[in-house]
Amino acid sequence: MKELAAKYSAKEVEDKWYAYWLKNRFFHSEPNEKQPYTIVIPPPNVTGILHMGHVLNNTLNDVLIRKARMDGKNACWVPGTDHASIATESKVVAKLKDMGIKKEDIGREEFLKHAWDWKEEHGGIILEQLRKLGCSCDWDRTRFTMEPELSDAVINTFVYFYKKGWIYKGVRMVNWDPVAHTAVSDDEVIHKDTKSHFYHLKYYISDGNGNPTDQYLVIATTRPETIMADAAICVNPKDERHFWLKGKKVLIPLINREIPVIEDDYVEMDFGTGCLKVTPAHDMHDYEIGLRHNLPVLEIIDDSGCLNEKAEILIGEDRFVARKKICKMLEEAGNLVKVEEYISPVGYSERTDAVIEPKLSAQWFLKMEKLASMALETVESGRTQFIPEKYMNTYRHWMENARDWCISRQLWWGQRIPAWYLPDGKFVVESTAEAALEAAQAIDPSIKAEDLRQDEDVLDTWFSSWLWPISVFDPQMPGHPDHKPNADLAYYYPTSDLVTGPDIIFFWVARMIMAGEEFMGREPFSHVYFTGIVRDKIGRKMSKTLGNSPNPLDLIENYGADAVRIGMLLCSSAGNDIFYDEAQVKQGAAFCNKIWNSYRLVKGFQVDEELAQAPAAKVAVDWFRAKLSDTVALVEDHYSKFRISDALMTIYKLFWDDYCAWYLEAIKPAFGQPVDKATYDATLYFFEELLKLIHPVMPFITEELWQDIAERREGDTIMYAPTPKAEAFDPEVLKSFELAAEIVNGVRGTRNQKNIAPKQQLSLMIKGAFHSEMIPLVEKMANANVQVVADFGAAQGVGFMVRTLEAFIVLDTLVNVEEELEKSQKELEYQQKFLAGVRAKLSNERFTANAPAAVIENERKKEADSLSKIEILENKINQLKNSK
RNA sequence: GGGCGGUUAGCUCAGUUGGUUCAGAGCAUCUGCCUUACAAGCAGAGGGUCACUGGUUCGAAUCCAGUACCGCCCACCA
Repeated sequence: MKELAAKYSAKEVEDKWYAYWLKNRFFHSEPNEKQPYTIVIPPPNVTGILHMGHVLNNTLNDVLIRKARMDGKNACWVPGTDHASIATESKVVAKLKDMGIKKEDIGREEFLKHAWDWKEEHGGIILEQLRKLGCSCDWDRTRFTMEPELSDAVINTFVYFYKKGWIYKGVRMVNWDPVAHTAVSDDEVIHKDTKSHFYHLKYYISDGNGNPTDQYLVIATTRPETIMADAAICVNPKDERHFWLKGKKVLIPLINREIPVIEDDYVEMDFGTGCLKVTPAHDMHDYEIGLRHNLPVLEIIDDSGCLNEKAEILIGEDRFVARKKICKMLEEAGNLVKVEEYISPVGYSERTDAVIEPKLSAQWFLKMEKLASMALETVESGRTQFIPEKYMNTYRHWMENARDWCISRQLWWGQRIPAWYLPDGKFVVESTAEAALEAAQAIDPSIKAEDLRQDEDVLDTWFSSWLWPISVFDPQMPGHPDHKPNADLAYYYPTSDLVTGPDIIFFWVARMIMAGEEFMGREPFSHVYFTGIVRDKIGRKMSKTLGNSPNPLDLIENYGADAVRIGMLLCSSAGNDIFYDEAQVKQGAAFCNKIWNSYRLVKGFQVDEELAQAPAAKVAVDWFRAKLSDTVALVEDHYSKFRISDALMTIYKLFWDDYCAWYLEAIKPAFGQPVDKATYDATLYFFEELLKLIHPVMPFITEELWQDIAERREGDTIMYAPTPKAEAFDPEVLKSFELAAEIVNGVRGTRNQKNIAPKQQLSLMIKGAFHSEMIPLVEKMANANVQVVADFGAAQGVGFMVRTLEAFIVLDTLVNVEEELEKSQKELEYQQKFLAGVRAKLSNERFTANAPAAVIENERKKEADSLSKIEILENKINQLKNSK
């Protein structure tokens, strides 16, 4: 670096150093004798692009991993992506649709080719973007959940659990997404209060021969289009209003099918009319009632959400269109009593936002009971800790109520379920077609390969990603019968910390813990740091439709990656939502510039080897050495508690306030003058220590300056420089400097008040116990001549108090005595009140009897300090009065 | 409906088992400065009944109870 510009330019610097890091393979990790520190990335969607949530998450990850690396650990951050079956498949379907192709027409294999093309074209962009952010992932270890090895891991896992008896196929009411044409898990359904209508319908009592009598009952429903699937009307057995209905049969309006009236406690007497239409095929609860009462199940809605021929009427109509039409028909038929406005929770698909249709279908399930209780114990025992802890409660609640996991999806993009059906409907589960054939032939020796039909469904994407902390190191999985111990897995597992959003605590975090316990017999990570959700500054979630999400790459382009990282970290405390504001990124950029310019100053110093160290510089060097150690300890404490933004703020203030505003100002030679060698060396040393402290949060600028601050060779990097260590120091050094600084502040405050230019040198007298070695420092920082005196004499000027010291600025200009008097009297009043408070405490017997000795001691000190201040003030007031 | 968390300065948040002069930080605001590294800067200043009500205690932002509001999770009263 030859000449330093007055402004820091991130762009020139960042690409250069990232390329350098890559070239030297600094991010790469192999097992060695050092302590491992491992993070697996929360795999983003393979075709996703970077958004602010990723920026937050990956910045935190990178801070942790860089810190660990500098702490001397063998840091390994494994990157990768997941295949996101629903999201990706729906994108590919949409693309094919634009080309006029339906996926059913081209078939599974052809479709998958398109999907892989899509993945090749759009995949991995996000990983490129993470490089821009400075993420130090071990790219040689990049994984994808659908790469062949990891797919094998998934299939093997399925077979493993099947053979263990924990996977079963069951007919269940599932959440059907009629747009994506797949079942989705309970967790992927979002309930939103939705404005709808409550339709009150007359059902006439049958005369027993399928003809209506003139008696009727009224039911209330939000889904009149499903009445054709009704199997019964249900009332509460205790409901006196409906006793007369016992044993009766009623007729479904419009189609006149006869159904019985049944009784079940499930029906709430005071809700609706107390009569419930039971539609087992299209309602979860009704299905349960149907099971209890042996009711037939009649499905009238098809996979796309349209009525089928079993509905008898409105065949082929979409369920919502049918709802409108049937209302009209019911009204015309005289069955519609009234329609109420009604708000009720409706389930929507997380992926497609389609209204979920409860649907009966055959699905694969994984039993949760054992896995959940193991995973709960992992967290309750503290082997995995949540940060913040509050998520523990949420986690426990879920684990105690976990329902079996529906792991099949009616999609093609994903790992196909390794179940093969025999012609007679029996099936075998094996990891390969060959093994399946063998197993099938054990059942029926006449079976040939072409007789077997593999299950059409694929597995839930989370069924891949729950293996992530294991499979990225050892795709064969320890559950595999031929498993051989793997060096990577043995070394890197369990991973250290996981950084992720609380929204996937059940989808992903809980299930990784389950897999970890099942396959490894221990937790997959020791800490889980939950970030908040990134919102805009008025609290709205960032979303494409609102357009309130900035493009992180634009921000990096404009402000630099270091600034963007700081901007995110400044406003993030664990578990709290992040209110993102570009102003914070600007603050980050300003910090870069501050670091840059302080370096310009330091680098510009002329050194005179012969020169003796200036007294003010010596004091400053001693002080900053202590201050650095003091702060390093504090920063370490913050990191150990995952208070990343506090750690950052502590470093920020150390650099800006302590190093720049105090230290550098104190040692800075006069214009054109050289600095002595001892001070110069100390200054460079401090600067380098500070760079190391800052590096995990701002990797680029720190590398740039670190490379320049001393002679470096190819292959040197700040990335592996050791984290500054806190050293022992004398606390008195800090205290006496702080006292001097307070005096300086007092002078500066007076300057401001009296409008005295900083250039104008002042004459300052100090009365009381003040270290003489601090005098040169005060003289320099306050631009004043300092004398420690026993008496101020008859000098004209302005006084102020610092703790129990009294200071006096001599001024030629006339001083407003009245003003001074008033100021002192106010201060006196405050002190007297304060003293009264302290004395009240001390004279309270119960206080002195109960409070710890240290607290009482402190109160006595307060009393003494206050007394001496009062004395000083009273003297001063007298003097002022006399001088009038 | 059930559970959990929150409410501290204009904004975002600290405040670590009740006790160091405890009411803090950053940003924002205001005042004065182009002082030879930095105006993306320097030096100062103002600003809060710690949501409300009661209780425990010598002592409460901190512990307890209730109230109000906010947020999150779980749960399809059709």
